Amino acid sequence: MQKTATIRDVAAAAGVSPQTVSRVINNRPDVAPQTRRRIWQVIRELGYQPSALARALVSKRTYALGLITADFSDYFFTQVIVGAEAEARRNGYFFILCSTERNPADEPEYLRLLTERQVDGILFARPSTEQDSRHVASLVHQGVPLVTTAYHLPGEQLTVVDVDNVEGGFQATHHLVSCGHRRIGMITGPADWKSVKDRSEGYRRALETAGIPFDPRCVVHGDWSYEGGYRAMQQLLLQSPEITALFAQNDCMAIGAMLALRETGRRIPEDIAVVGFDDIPAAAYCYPPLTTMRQPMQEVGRVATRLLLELIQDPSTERKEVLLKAELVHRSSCCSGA
Amino acid sequence: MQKTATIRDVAAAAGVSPQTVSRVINNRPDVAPQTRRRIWQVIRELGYQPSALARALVSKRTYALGLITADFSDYFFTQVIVGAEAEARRNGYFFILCSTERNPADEPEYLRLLTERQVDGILFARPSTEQDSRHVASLVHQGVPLVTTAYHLPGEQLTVVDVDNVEGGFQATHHLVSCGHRRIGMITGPADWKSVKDRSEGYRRALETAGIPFDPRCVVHGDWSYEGGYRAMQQLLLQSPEITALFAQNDCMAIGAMLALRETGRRIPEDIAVVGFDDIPAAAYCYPPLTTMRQPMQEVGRVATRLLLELIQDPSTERKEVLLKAELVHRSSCCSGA
DNA sequence: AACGGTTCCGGGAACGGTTCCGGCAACGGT
DNA sequence: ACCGTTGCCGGAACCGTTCCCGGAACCGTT
Repeated sequence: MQKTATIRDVAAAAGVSPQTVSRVINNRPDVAPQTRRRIWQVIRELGYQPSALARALVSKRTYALGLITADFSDYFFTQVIVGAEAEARRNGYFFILCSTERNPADEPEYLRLLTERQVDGILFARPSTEQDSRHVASLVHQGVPLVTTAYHLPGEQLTVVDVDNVEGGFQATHHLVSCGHRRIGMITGPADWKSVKDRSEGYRRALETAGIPFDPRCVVHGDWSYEGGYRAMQQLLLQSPEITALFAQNDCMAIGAMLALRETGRRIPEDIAVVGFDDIPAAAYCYPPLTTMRQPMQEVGRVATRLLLELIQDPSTERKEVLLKAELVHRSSCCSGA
Repeated sequence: MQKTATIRDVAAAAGVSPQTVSRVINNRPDVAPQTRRRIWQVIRELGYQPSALARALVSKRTYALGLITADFSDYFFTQVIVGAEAEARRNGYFFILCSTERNPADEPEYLRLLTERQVDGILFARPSTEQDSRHVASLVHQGVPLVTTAYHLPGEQLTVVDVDNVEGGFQATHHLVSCGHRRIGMITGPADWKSVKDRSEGYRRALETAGIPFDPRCVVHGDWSYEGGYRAMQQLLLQSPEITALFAQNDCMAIGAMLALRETGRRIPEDIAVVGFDDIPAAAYCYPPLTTMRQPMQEVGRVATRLLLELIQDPSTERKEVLLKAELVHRSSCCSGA
């Protein structure tokens, strides 16, 4: 890589002081228009690019954000990232990618990496499992701006952006109820996820509203995967073969479940109606096309980033929780489907 | 954020010069064991973290890599990223995320961002469309270490890691041929992608090997999406209703195509066999489960990053092209399926 | 006792910017 | 003619680290 020009080279070539060049590239006043033009000219000629590193060193602002993510196979989180990245970029910030995919225990080391690089803030785009989170709490106490999506840190007050999962679970279940179903199975995600608890809560409320007693045999845990949904469905049919409807807490599991259902000869939606959650692209093209709760995933990422930037601007901003709405998308896997 | 300790604070507290502290944190010799211990002690007490920024400024090494990506909805590229991130991390590097998802024209500005931040190298995890690529060529000439996946820059010699798409297309088609099919349709991706050209070339060779004449009416372009596969299939059935087999150049289009086929009453694989490409998770759980060419996507990311790091270590390393093999996965959408 | 070689450590400059502060010329008002 | 502003610019210090070099103390030889 050829040696790059510095601010001093530009200054020398333009016959001014580095100081004045600095004023020009930062659009500060107190430079004669003519001088300004000349300096820009020299900058272009020399192909000068200010060093973001040197700048950050003195200004204490890196315009870097950390992005903690855990599962790139999960459509939800990848879409959150897309939204987040777009919003960051719009504001001159960018993300450092930290994927704890393979090993959640790497997280503390990642956070160390991020603080060493003096990121201005950190966005958590990973689920809240009940792993050790003292290192996160410690960040909060250090005053590092922090926003999370779908991750609630017990005991700490922090800014969270998420989908209203209680409402979403309610709507999904209510839809099945309103189609006349009374025996409604549910495949959840892992028990320690907040979203699972919330969607399950929505399910329960919808049943309660309809005067249907909650039956624990109608509920099986899955792991969000196709495979998991497939197996959970087999389990569910064993436990309560009489169900006429299924609420799967994500689309992958719904699709896996539908395969299991077909294998038992059940027709969808005639014999059993299915509602998913997410609205992944495959949902519209699986067989049969899946009725599901669409989540505004990119929006979650955008809003989260916006709040993070606010927090960076003014660290005294009050922490808050923002919930976005999921919306029911009608397709043919369910009673009143197209 | 509370004021953080600097190397001078540590030095003062330990009664040594900053220089000596520097030697300790960098594990250099020429420090008495006792002094070393004392300094480590102080470092822990003060919670001192060396500033990566200041370090990078003098050492000219940022340990940052740029990651140019275009399509987070594409399973292939997200998996490449996962592999790349893991490999980078293993070597003490990390990625700055640059998604040109919304607007490919942003790319030059992204590259400017990356060079301003003095990244040590850049990984392109985006397809090679025939957009303007002068800015990329300019990077090459500046001597910035560069590795691409699935992206070939015409006229430039650079390190590329990709899947052997010619061979993959050949195998997919050959499999259909060996099941006895003679009229084999193909849904490709966008015409300007290198991988599309290569897979199509493989298709053509397989036909040729079997003595089947190539019929342009058997080929339709898609856009990689479910929707695109669905529409392409309708088009294909119009053009050549007599086909008994389909090679879709990715799984999404294959799944979309299967929906279109079912809508015409065709059974899979009895009436028409289908082979996809990628082996996305949905492939095993769609209906019917999809026979497809599995790509070692994470491996592509890992290898690409490894080569990039090599290039950074020694910029004189010869540029090369690495092709990984795709492998046929048998499922039930095809003749000899399970 | 003088000498060369280690071992351990520190002073000062540098990396590439920004900030603080102050200087100088021109200008308008009295 | 004098004085306070205003516009424009530069000198020096600093951000937090590392690198180059030199120097003191100690060791064993001759």
